[in-house]
Amino acid sequence: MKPTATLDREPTMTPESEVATQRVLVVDDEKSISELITTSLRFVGFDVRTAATGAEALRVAEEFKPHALILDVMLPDLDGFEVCRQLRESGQEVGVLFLTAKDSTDDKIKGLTLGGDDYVTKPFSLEELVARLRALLRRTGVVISPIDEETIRFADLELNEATHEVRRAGNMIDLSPTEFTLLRYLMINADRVVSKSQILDHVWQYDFRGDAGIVETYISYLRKKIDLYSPALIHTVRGVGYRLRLPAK
Amino acid sequence: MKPTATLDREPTMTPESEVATQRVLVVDDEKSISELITTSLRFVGFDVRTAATGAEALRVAEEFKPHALILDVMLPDLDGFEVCRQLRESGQEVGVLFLTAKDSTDDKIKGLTLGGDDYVTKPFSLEELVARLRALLRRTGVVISPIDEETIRFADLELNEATHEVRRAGNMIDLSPTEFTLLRYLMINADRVVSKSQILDHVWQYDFRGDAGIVETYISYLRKKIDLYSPALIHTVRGVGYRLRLPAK
DNA sequence: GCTCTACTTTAGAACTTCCTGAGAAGTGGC
DNA sequence: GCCACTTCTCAGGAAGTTCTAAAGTAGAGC
Repeated sequence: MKPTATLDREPTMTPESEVATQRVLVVDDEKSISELITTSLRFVGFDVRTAATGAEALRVAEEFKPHALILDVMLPDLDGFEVCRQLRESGQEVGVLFLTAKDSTDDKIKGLTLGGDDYVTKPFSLEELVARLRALLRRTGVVISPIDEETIRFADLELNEATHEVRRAGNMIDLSPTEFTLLRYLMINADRVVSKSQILDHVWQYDFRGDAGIVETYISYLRKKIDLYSPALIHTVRGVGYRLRLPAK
Repeated sequence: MKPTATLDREPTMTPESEVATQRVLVVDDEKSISELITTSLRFVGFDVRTAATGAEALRVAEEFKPHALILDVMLPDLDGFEVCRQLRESGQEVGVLFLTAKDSTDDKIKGLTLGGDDYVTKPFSLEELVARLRALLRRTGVVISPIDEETIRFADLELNEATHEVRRAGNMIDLSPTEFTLLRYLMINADRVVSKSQILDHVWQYDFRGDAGIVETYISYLRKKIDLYSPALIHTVRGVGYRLRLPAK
């Protein structure tokens, strides 16, 4: 594949849509993970700090006063739940997004969503993580910048984050999780060309090892579901990528 | 690399459009490549330093404080990713444009587009490299000089980098990747004569072995698409090259 | 006005990229 | 433990792009 990746500047990056910067503390002892999350969140406009242990997290939280935590459940010292408990005890009101292993049967995870907290299993995709983080901040009442709407719209397409419903011209469309994430990514970047590698980086889990051909397959699935209405919205820019757009005048 | 390279002086060189000079550190152990890039970037107005190894790159970066790095993934000592990691660890905030082999299946490349970094596969064309570098600097928030707009305009011609749309007098024009790159090159050098070898050196990949006749062919393709409107904008300067210009009054 | 040369255009072969269907493998619900 | 759904790979074919080569055209010098 020809190297066509051209990066997108996401809406939060434009000055006028940026409100007060939201602070997020990322706590994970795996450096590669915390770096991945950090760069990614910074890029979409968050103010990020990191900590590698529970103790450090508590220390940093105290002076950084984050609006949210992204917190690995498995830490070398205290576990994530304990960090969370101590933090709340000390009076800090933060929403927490836990990171857990996929097969974690930990009971404590249940009930998380009740308190406004949430969790994401490893490995995750960045779109997923960011979307969940935004939802969490929305729920816990911090902030609101335009991108933090629950419904994204483009032309007669509507995608609702909270209900996971997608409609085209009012008609409900049933999408699989990956299809949903892909569509959201395209909608967030409406009108801009996004390359297959960008899509892969954002929509697929960070440990995905296959090639970019999978993107073509999913674009094809999506077209069958959303572009069976006209006009077609998903357009191929040969040699470059894909682009969501209304037909040219 | 072809010995015919004759570099042009791009608009950034004119004093009034030059803002603060952007510093770029080029790291590659192949001398021919790093020279090619260096001369080219210098001509378009960047302040460039080079390094041939990872260790040297770290040393130079420390005092040069580049705004961006162009970094070969394959280095004799540390690999490019490691250089990048150490650099960030030391607190330097730089965007990185990685150079990789085309068939590189390196997992680490995945995820690059997340933090604002990007990559270009070898062999590349200089237009491609410079366009990507500018996009990177735009994203990482360094600078803005007039050329860093997403839309380039000349007369009633518009070329948008983000959407890959080209319009003449408002009408959408569909271009292939090479046509697009060629037109951008002409537009960036609007009003100046560019020779066929300059075009070949900038628009085609540096390992292109064919002859300059291909440029004539592509100019012809372009004329059919954009000069079917009048007035014609692409002019031949016999024995010298081509020039984008409005008809003389 | 002839001729040389530089340029333009076209045709088509070789190649690349993209689309789609089929099926294997994995996952979760009941 | 079966069924439905989802994910992913692969391969054939369609569509679009690149490049060469050759024939046509026009300008410059004489």
